[in-house]
Amino acid sequence: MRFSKLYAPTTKEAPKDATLPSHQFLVRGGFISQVGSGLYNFLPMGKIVFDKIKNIVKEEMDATGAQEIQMGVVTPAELWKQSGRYNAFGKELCRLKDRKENEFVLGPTHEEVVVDIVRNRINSYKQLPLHLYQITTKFRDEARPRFGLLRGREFTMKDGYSFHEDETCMKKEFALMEETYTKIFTRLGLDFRAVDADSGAIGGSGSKEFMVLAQNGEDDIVVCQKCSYAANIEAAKRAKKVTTIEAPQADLSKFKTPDMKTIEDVCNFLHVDSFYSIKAVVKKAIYIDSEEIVVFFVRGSDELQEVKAINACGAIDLIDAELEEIQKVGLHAGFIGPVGLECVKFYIDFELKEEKNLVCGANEEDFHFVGVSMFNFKEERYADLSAVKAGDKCVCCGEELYVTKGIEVGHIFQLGQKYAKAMSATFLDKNGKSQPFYMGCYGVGVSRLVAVMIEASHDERGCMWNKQTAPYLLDIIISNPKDEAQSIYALSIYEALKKEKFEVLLDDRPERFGFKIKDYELIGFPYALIVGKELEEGLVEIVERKTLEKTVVKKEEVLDVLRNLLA
RNA sequence: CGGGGCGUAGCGCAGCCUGGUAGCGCACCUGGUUUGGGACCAGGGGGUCGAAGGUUCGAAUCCUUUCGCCCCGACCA
Repeated sequence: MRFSKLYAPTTKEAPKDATLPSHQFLVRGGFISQVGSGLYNFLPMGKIVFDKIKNIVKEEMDATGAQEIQMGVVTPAELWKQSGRYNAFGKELCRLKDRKENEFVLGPTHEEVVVDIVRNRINSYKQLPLHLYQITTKFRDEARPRFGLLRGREFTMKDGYSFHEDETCMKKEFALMEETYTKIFTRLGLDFRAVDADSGAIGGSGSKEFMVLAQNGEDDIVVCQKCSYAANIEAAKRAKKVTTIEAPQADLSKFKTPDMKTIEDVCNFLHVDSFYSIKAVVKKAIYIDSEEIVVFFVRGSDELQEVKAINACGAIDLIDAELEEIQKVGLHAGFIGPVGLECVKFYIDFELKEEKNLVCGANEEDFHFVGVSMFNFKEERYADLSAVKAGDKCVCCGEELYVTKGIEVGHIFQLGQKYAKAMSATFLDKNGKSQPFYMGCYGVGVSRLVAVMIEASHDERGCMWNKQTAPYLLDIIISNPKDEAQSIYALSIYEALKKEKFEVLLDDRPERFGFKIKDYELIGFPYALIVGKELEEGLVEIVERKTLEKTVVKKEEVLDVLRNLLA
């Protein structure tokens, strides 16, 4: 390709709203352009990169025996009503009507559709397992699109769905996908971790996210310093916390603690470390058709992890409770404790189970209990509620955990029979008995990966593409296009490499050297060949984008050197 | 969804408070000089000031409504 013909509108200035490097450089480099909030067009070079990523995903998926299909973007709302997600999914689900007032949704994911594809066609265990996948546009009406391609409303995802006769077979496919995703992200050259995750609205039991470790990630992930344990903070576990601080010995008794509503106040007043106190977090739980006040108890030195809390009470959402609502159900804000609490639903963090010598609210204005022991609570009261923090200990090996940022690029789920049951998709098993399918589902954020490649690899001058994903591997820069010798030589190298099927770009634009080298650095091709003044002495330069190092090469030897670099 | 900001040339912005015939930088076009780090000189084209309504002799500027975009948070396979 000649740069003079390439549609790559580069700019010196970034759009003012672009805060992340990937967003700035993809726009400035002429890879993408925005059409609306969370809506992006891919320009020629963006499309090349996109296709390269897509092909890697496709190759690895095909290698596992999964079959590519394509489902419609618009799907009848009826299918979503069958699974129950029409109401459960929330406002991200874009709903629309046709001229006859029939309801449809823009697919944000395709469990329902794929079940419909298989339902009544796969009737026997002999036809299983089956894995169907697609790489298509999805739409989610995000509350707040941002970060360019990282959180758009329209995006491209590879989503695969597998069907199995039993749990064992489903788990086998899950393991195969974990392996496959590892291959995909390794081929892309990314630094990533597979982490334990919460399954969110998709549901199911086991779930793992693939996180690319990056400064600008939106997710907090907990990683062990020593072993391979890693988890999303929403699902992270830790070894039970212990302390060397001595427990305050006291028999159960009630203390007057006037106007002391925070853990800090109470602990200072009673000279107790916050480790030995119980924190009450009051939330309003939202269910599909109701809502109620729920209290969560965690250690005073811990924080409530909201996703864990949602899972514990089975709510769709938790919101902060108003003081008025708290009082209305009979709670005394600042003095809430689990002992003798009856007026509301409440949950207690596992770590408080059977602990002794604790301080907590007495459910009476201006009073706290001391010497509280956590026995005699029903087993169902207990749940994992507390947020893991940096410095906590690993559940697997006991080493320290640290918290880092990650960008989610893949997520694999063991769905079990959830969807097949809800949508009555069944087959006959070996015993001739009707059974709902066991399903798995597996996603890769293909368009998001375009941005992730840059988040993971850039400097202050621009993108740094690796060879697997670069729009072109080499940019041949004619320093002075008016110099005929330079043009002729550059063209000959260009033609020779093109003949050998290398992806090369010839910057033949009538611009000055500085302009072209800046564009090279901004766009970030892996290598550049600079044909300039020194050609008269028979010398040219090769630049490596990653290091910006220049190597002088004799013009006769250039082709050999380049063949080695680009291969 | 809660709070806030901004819509003026392709892009980035000034002008608005204090109404009076719309400006700057970059980009673009023509000619010339220049040619290894986003050049220089001269000339030039381009904007119903997001939209609608109102106040006024007169509105980019004041008022109302509306649409869009963005930021912080909540939310989020």
